[in-house]
Amino acid sequence: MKIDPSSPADLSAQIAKAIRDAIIAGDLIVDARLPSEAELSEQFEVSRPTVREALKRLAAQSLIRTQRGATGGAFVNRLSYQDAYGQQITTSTLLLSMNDISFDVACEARFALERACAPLSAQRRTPDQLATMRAEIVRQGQPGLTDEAFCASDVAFHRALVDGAGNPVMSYQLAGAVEAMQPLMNMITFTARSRDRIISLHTRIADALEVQDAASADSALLELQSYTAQLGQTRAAETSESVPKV
Amino acid sequence: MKIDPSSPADLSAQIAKAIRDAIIAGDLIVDARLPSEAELSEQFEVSRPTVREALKRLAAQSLIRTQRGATGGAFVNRLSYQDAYGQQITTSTLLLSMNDISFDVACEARFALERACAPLSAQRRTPDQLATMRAEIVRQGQPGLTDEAFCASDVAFHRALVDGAGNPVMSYQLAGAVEAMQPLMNMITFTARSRDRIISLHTRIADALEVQDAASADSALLELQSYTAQLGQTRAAETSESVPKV
DNA sequence: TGCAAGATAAATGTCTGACAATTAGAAAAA
DNA sequence: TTTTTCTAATTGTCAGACATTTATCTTGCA
Repeated sequence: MKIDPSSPADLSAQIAKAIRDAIIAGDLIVDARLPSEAELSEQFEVSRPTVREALKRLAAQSLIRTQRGATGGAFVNRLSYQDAYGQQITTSTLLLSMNDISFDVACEARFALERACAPLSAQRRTPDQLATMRAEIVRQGQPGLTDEAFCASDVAFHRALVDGAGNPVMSYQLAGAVEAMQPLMNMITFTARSRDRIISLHTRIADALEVQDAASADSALLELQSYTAQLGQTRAAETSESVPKV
Repeated sequence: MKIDPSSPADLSAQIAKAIRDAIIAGDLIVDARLPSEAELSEQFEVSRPTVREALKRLAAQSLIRTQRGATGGAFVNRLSYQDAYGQQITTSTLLLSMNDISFDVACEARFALERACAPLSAQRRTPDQLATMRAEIVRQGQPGLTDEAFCASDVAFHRALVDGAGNPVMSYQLAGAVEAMQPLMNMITFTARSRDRIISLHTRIADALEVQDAASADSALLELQSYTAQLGQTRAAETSESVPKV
């Protein structure tokens, strides 16, 4: 773990990289305690604030956690699915909002990945996950629901679908794709008519998963994809914006 | 943008969250300049080192960049695909290495997502992407290639396949799934026989994409998935380890 | 006037030293 | 033995200072 002392700037970034590389390479295993800030500042020959800035960078990536007190210090963190979800969602959301992603492209990606989950979900979905989907369908049918709440319920439904695949790696990867779409979906005004259509497709999906019919689930997802894309087109036309391409 | 002054600890985390929320909410748009560190320390009523720790947290997530000099400061960063890729890969790699993910689960996720790309890639792959795939296939056939180099070439091949879908959102999502598998793949010893098999399947995939035959590409990917899973099983048996389940 | 060199100011990057807060463990007292 | 107190180690925060970088302004010269 060495840094380049010849470049007097970005010391904290260099130190963070050195420690991060040590973690990735396995030199620092989970729950291992890093040297104290004072020791690190001696090792790297920098001041304590600089070391602290480096540690905060790592903490922002959930790579370490810190404890105060006599036996405290910085410890290598076991990256939990929850932490990873959170980062994945933040990054995906910002990526979409900052890069003029067209609704079409985001929509295509989301449904392509979801359709990859559907066959697995048809095999493995638990009764609990099915119940979650049904509950969200009921919620989506309630009158007086705001567009935002409708979208949030939509996200919850699709996350249950994704989790149904019983593969946490896929759930992690898909979390970003599904959640990051919400801000874009929130820009759509859902008429009573379009809600009915979506609810009916959601019901078809849930029914298909219940009887483990992967093909039906897939076709319903395909219809939902084209309908969602169509809603996006309508929005683009109404607001007289040309949807910017990537 | 307010913080809770009653809890005297984790001030930098609170400040980072306040600024991050402002960015996500759109209150701070891309390339907007944040107040100087001195001004921020006045606004939040904390010291400058504390403000700096908060800014370093945001910099670690590529949410801001800093410039020195008279017109310098911290600016809201446009999250580029490259930055997002990097974070996605780091997070995915650590998630897999730290959580005893079984080879089967990771393999299933990877191929399920890749198969979602294949139909799109069959439609849209550019000649350039096809050439990349062919070149990697040639490399994979060279004798004397280490297992690591073979895996790296494998990753490059599959990334070209994914990029062929022409959907940057999917490329971003898939980058993690494909790259994060490499450390697990690196643990496999590739015999000449297994390399031949993989190369032949890669060739089938490239051929299918060339003639835009989505079905053939999918079936080749399915075969590759089961063969890869089989290699993983062999490794598990040879090393006498039971592959830990999640 | 026009241009180049230097001075200036603003901002980040880093350092030093200090004190506060927290926590585990050792020491002391009941 | 149990409870209480003390101590030491560590992170969290602060204040002030200096170094470095960079755009802009000023000055001097042709």
